[in-house]
Amino acid sequence: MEKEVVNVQNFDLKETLTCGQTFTWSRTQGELYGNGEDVFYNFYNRKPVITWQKDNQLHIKTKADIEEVKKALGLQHSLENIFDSFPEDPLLEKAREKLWGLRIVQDEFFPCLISYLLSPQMRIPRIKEMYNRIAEEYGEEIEFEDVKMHRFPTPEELAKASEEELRDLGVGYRAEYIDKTTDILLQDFEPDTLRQMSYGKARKEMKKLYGVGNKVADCILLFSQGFYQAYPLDTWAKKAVKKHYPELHADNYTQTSENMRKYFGENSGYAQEYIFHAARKGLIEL
DNA sequence: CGCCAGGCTAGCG
DNA sequence: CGCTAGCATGGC
Repeated sequence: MEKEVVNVQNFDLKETLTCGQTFTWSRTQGELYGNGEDVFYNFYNRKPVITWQKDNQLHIKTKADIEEVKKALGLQHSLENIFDSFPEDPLLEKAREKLWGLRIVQDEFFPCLISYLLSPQMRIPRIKEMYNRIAEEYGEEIEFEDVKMHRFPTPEELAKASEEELRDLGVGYRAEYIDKTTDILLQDFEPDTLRQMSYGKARKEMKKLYGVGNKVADCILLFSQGFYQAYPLDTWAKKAVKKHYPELHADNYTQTSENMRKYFGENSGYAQEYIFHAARKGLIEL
């Protein structure tokens, strides 16, 4: 086991994990989207990770590679360089002041995919609840450093679940998305090839999966495949565009998202997440 | 009770 | 193509 203390700058672990972008992380005690201890866990390549932050020190206990964990938390990039790449923008500046240190995570593809298949018409804390139920029902329980944790199932493990069994977990019509998408994944889909594709092609590829539309595709590409140009438009992001960038608002998803991408540039996904979180927290007007 | 929540697919014109 | 009804569930 590796136990390491990493010096980090311009990083806020709690803001990063509780801003609404990820459902794969959990708290060792309490609910990710509720109250609890600010000690978090996850898995990479089935290997457990526990991490917490004290000031500029990030503590990590893991059986996985430390560099992999740092990448998963978005620490491989300079946050200052990313913000330098943005145009001068009063709204983003306001969000930056409140949320500085929030980074875009890089979750594993499959858990990220399933979490966002669960997301349509659903509040964020409930998405996490459903995600946990799937992990508890179909994933392995692992004890690491005296903490009992549930690993999220692999595609093979989850493919064994029938649509009806999934419905019994209370996921509603999203059961069909998971049932059909796990079948497509096992038969005719190569997640590892996505990163080599252009953003446009990767988005088209993602939409072959049942239950993946424009918005969900953008979230998965941004939060798990490093497509930082993706600008997901959910209800909050749409409201923010209408209110603060009316001239960039078009009447369809693709055009509006493209307008925002052109305005903020190659890291527009970062701008989106700051604005999204600020909007949801009531830090900016809508 | 109605409305809404990190939207999607199918089926219409 | 673009547009929209229907979709499960729970909290307010």
